[in-house]
Order: sequence, then structure tokens, then C-alpha cells
Amino acid sequence: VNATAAVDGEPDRTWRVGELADRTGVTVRALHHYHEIGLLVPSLRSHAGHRYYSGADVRRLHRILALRGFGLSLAEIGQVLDGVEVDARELIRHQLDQVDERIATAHRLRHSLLGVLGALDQSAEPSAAQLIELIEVMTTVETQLTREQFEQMAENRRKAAEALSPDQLAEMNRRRSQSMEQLSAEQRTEMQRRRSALMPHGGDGPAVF
Amino acid sequence: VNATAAVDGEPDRTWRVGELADRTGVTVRALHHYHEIGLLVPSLRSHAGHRYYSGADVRRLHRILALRGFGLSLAEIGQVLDGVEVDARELIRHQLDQVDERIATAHRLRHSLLGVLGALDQSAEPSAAQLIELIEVMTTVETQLTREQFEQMAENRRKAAEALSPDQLAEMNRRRSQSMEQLSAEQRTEMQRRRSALMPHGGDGPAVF
DNA sequence: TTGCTCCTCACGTCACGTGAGGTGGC
DNA sequence: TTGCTCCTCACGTCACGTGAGGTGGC
Repeated sequence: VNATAAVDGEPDRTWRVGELADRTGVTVRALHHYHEIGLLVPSLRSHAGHRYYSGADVRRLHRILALRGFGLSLAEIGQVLDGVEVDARELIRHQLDQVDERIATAHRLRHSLLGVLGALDQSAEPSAAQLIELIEVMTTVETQLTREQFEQMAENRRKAAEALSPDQLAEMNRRRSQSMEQLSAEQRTEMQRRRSALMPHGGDGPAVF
Repeated sequence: VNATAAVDGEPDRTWRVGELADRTGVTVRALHHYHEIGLLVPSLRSHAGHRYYSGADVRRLHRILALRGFGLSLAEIGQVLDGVEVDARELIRHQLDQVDERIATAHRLRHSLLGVLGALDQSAEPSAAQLIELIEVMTTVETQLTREQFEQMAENRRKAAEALSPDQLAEMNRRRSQSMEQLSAEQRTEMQRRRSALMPHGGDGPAVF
């Protein structure tokens, strides 16, 4: 391998750490870090200690960034690039499993969050106290709300609303519609579904989570 | 609020840190950590420094775990539970946005990984070198493979396969089908789609990513 | 000579994990 | 008296971020 090979048609040129950072979007600190752990050691250093990266170094950085994009740790990247015997298929399949799990977890969380948001949006005063009450009920009944409990919560909300002045109520409604506007179309339709399942007129014992 | 109120029908009883850990699934170390940062301070301590958690403490822990499940940081959880004025709706909506972004990112990554896996599964020798070659081509052509490049890669793979003994080839095929078996049904169908898009007989200039 | 870029420490992040070494209660 | 549970340090994790304080090259 010739370390002085051309990159971008400019033979033998080198890059300073800041230039490389600008071109690749990584920070200078990250490049220092890669140097520290031996993942990317610049081929040249000036007498003052300045790092100069050769074309080969730049290509290695590109590989590093690609593998990093696949979710590999820096240690794993080092293994792959330094020719440690790895089963590439196994490696990628493992990443795939991980990402699938992340997606599933995230979807469950999203589902819960939409449920909570739907409940909060029916509240006149979506305070921390309201959120805690919601959690209280949820955890107490182990992720299941009966109709009576739901109606009790609605009653509590009505009482809270009655205690508010018309000005406060108007402000709450303004905030609520603003809240809706900030949701994406997708988030909105899913929330509608969730809310209709939540409402007591839909049947008995609707599940929240 | 009465800190000695009953929990689980047992009035006035307290829980030791290990008991609490067992019942809630968190580690003792985590409970120590919550104590350290003031998030959950046990109401009682023995003269030897042992922590004793009251019913109120246990309820607070349940709230903590619920909020943690929503993706809040421990600092945010502290704010919510200690009555700092927070807009609950805003808080939850923010979490929702974050989770949506995580899902989108994960899906893009999944897409890429399936593409790489499909390419690797056509390789006789899915080594680290093969993976690097794949990345090389991908990054060089900026996420686009032309048919000629694809055919060149296929040619390289054929040559690699020819260099192998029949025994080695059989072993490779065994590993490949094993690889397929370990994929979920979902992963498999999506990989089929990706592969057919990748194959040169499908049209010109197929995109890999 | 002035900026700009570069350098090396070195602590901080986030939520704990993981020992080390020692003491208290059934 | 033996286990078991508890305790307090205190460093490690992962991939850098963020200053502090100082030097080199166009």
C-alpha cells in the first residue's frame, strides 16, 4: 500500500486536522480521540506536534465513519479495519437485531406517550400534578383503567376546570390547540385512535397501555 | 401527607434496600445512586447507616420508574416529582418528538444494514475484507452503485469463490443458509425486496442505499 | 506583529456497574 | 459463630465536549 497515493486528484498532499474536520463533519476533538485510542494515527507530525493526514489516512477515516454509521463501536471498527478475523455477516446481522429491538422498544414507548398525551389533552390543567396523577392511576391498576376510574379522573378534571377563571380557561384552550398543531399528521391520527379507545362511551374497561 | 401510610395493606412497615431492589427490579446500586443525587432519600436510616424505605418512599420509587420508562432523565424526574412548574403536555410532546426521531433514524439504519447483508450473502467469503470493499464502493460512489460496478463486484466474488476448495464452498453455503435461518420473517422478506432491487437484471443503475 | 490554528492536559457527561475492604443484624 | 445483607469509597464505562493555558505557522 502506498501511503502517498492521490486523493481527489491531488497527489501527495496532506490535510491538517481542522481541514479534515471541516471536510468530514467530525470534530477536531473526535480526531484527537481517534488518535489517542490508536484508531486513526496521522502518518505525519510536524516538529511542533501538528498532525498531518495522508490520503491513506483520509480513506481510513471514511471507512471509520461508514462503519460508525452502521452502529459499530470504535473498538469493533478497529477490529474490522485492522484485519482481525470477523464474520462480517454475523457482525451485520447482530447490528440488525439490535436496531430491530431499538425500533420495537421505541414503538412501545411512542404508544405510551401518545396515550398520556391524549389523557393530558383532556385535562384543563396539564400540570406536573396531573401527570403524576395519571401515572399514579396507571401504575396502581397495572396498566389497566376501568371505566369508573376513568370517569373519576374526568370528574377531577371538571372540578379543576371549574376552579379556573374564564381567562385561565381560554389560555388553557389556546395552549391545547397549539399543542395539537405541533403534532405531525401521523402523530395526530394515531392520537385520535388512542383517544377514541380511551373514551368511556366506547365500551367498558378500555385499556390505556 | 402521611409518610407512614399503608402500602400493600401492611401499615407502617418499611423495606430494606435489597428487598426494594428485588421487588422493583432496579439494582441496589441504582437505589444508592438515587439517594446520592437526592432523587429518592429513604425516610429512615438505622444507626449503622442502613436504609429503610417507607411506604411513601416506595410510591415515589414507582413514580420514578414510570417516568424513567417515558424516557425522562433523572433530573427531569426530580423536577416533576418535586413540584417544579413544568408543562406536562410540552414535556410529553418533547419525548414523543424524540422517540419519533429515534424511530426514523433506526429505520434508515435498518435499511442500510439489510442492503449490506444482502450483498454479503452473495459473497463466497463474507470476511472483514469483503465488508470493507463494500464500504469502499459505497462511499466512493456516494451511496449509488452503477450496474457495471455491481457486476465488477460480482466478478470479484466469483474469482474468490473459484479459489476455494469444494469443502470450503460447502462450508460457506452452510453458513449462509444458517445466516438466513436466523433472520426473522420480516427481516427476510425485506431482504428479498432489497436484493431484487440490487440485482443487475432488474434495470440499470440500481441504488443500494 | 496580529490572528488563526494548532497543541496538551484534564475534568465533565449520564446512569449507574463493578470490585475492594469492612461492619451490622438474624 | 456463620452467612447474608448492608455500608462507603472510588474507579470505569463510551465517545467525545468543554474549557484552560500555551505555542507555532502564514
